[in-house]
Amino acid sequence: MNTRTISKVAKKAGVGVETVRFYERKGLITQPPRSSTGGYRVYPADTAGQIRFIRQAQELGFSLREIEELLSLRTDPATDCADVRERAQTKLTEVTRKIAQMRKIQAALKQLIAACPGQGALQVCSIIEAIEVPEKPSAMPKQKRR
Amino acid sequence: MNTRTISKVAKKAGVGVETVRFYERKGLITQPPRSSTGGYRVYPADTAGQIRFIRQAQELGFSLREIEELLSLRTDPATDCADVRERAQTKLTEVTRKIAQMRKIQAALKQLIAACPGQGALQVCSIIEAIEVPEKPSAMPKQKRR
DNA sequence: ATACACTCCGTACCGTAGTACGGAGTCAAA
DNA sequence: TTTGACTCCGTACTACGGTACGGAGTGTAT
Repeated sequence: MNTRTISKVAKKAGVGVETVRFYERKGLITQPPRSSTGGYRVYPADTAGQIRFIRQAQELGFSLREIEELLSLRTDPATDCADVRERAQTKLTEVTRKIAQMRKIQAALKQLIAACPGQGALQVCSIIEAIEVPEKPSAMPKQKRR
Repeated sequence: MNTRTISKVAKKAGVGVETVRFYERKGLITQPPRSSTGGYRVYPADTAGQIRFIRQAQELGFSLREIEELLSLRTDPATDCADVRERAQTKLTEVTRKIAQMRKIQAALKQLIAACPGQGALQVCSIIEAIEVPEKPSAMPKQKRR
């Protein structure tokens, strides 16, 4: 038969079987119903897509907890809309900030590449300076610090 | 005295002292010279910036190993320029891809927010579909898979 | 009917990235 | 000169995100 077993879903998503079970335990993917005969997991069509989303989001620096938060924005289609909206807004701010940082690194890399075969290559580009520096200790006068 | 001790650098960078030592062991920050008297670490001015860069890059989904690679693009100012260029190009491709993915999530969140207070909110936006689906198993006919 | 692949589950183990601990030595302000 | 904060080092412990193992059951192609 052409049922969506765990190994097929895993392959489609590009992960191992164990990883699928792991995400299931974590509540990151929809709990699949079981076949009445052997108690095997039978997956809905979209599970592989969910897993690929998880992997992509991880590469973008989201933890599984954060990914769960992202997914929850869609999971509950009946919950308080204003609440969803607020959480989405929070995520959006974060994502926007990340994009900005990423763009700075991108620009630094481009600059590096452009400056490189110029042969006279010295202190051309620093990458580190791509990201601006928030300087933690706010100038408090008369502190202990030696 | 106004020497840059480990705790001051840590505070400036917004991390703990142990973390600074950890990054040092990993070779991610410049090995600081030691004070001749007590053997204490005395940091150059830019170390805190390096550490902040590391933390930012982590938030963008880079592992410490990858960050080391990024930093190495600048660390060796005398090494083979073509090599640096090539590695920078690889990173640039990766960064550009990440930005694209991030933008898709950003767009999905925006759509979600826009669609939300419309009250008739049903299956409006999926987030997951923000990321397009590469479908792993290339259609090979006559396989074992059941 | 048998073989072999697949599934189940719990538990154990792994690498990464820190974080904590603790005893001994050092620095500087009172 | 004593006190308290700071530093040293190595080692141990933690959380996260998987990955592997292994024994028992199931499904199906030959």
